[in-house]
Amino acid sequence: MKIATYNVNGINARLPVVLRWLKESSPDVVCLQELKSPDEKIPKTEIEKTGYKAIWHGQKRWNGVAILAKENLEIQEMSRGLEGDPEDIQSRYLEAVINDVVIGCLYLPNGNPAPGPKFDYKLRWFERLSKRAKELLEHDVPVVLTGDYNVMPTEKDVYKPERWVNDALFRPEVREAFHNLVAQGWTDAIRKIYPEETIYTFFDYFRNAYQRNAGLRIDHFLLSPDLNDRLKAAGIDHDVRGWEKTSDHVPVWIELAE
DNA sequence: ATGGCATTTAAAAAATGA
Repeated sequence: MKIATYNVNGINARLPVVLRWLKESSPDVVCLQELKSPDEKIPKTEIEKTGYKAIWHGQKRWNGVAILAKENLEIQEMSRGLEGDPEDIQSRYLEAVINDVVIGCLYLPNGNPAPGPKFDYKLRWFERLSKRAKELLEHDVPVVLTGDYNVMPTEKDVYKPERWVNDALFRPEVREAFHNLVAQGWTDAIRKIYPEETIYTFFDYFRNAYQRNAGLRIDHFLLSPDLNDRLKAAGIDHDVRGWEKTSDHVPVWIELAE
């Protein structure tokens, strides 16, 4: 089973790129982030015509996540949103069971500028995610937590670490939160397959960042322990970042044995 | 240290992203 995650940065502006990528990469399950569209304006029909069913959690203007699965698979929705803050109306989390695997699709807050209320929100959101992650591990079922974490876990994941030390994506508190989450018992799938390689999943639109390979690794796959032996392959669809009218993120994927 | 670009909303300019 091939599972992919892709921060599209606007599902409507990105539709041609997303449709082409779905056809070429052909993942069985897809987690999308940053739809930037209310539910009623999401191009559901066009995406379904490429052979996918989906559950959508949109929001006007910002955020928005979705889980897609090939037509032959069932999507059993478990929850939308994380517990712990009834005031939070941002669409950033969607969870479903597909093919006996729990899929958590997340878009963690950016958090800039830091320090400040947005950074506080990021850290609180991280705590709520970690709480849900711990619950899922206790259920002893296969779980994939994937999406845009907005964290570079280590210096290896940033083209120029010294420039990012005070940024909300790289500050010590955030790296520590990610480290503590992984320490619950999760596996960073990309790093398991590629322990040393430089792999980036985001390239700024500015200053030819993609051409200069000045990127960040912020889109991640965390796997529960029982999926370790099922991880066959992982990778990024690097070329998609070079397409016309493309997202600033790159699709990331893993392949699980049945 | 700043600004470079892209998207959405909504009709110019602001907010957000990373």
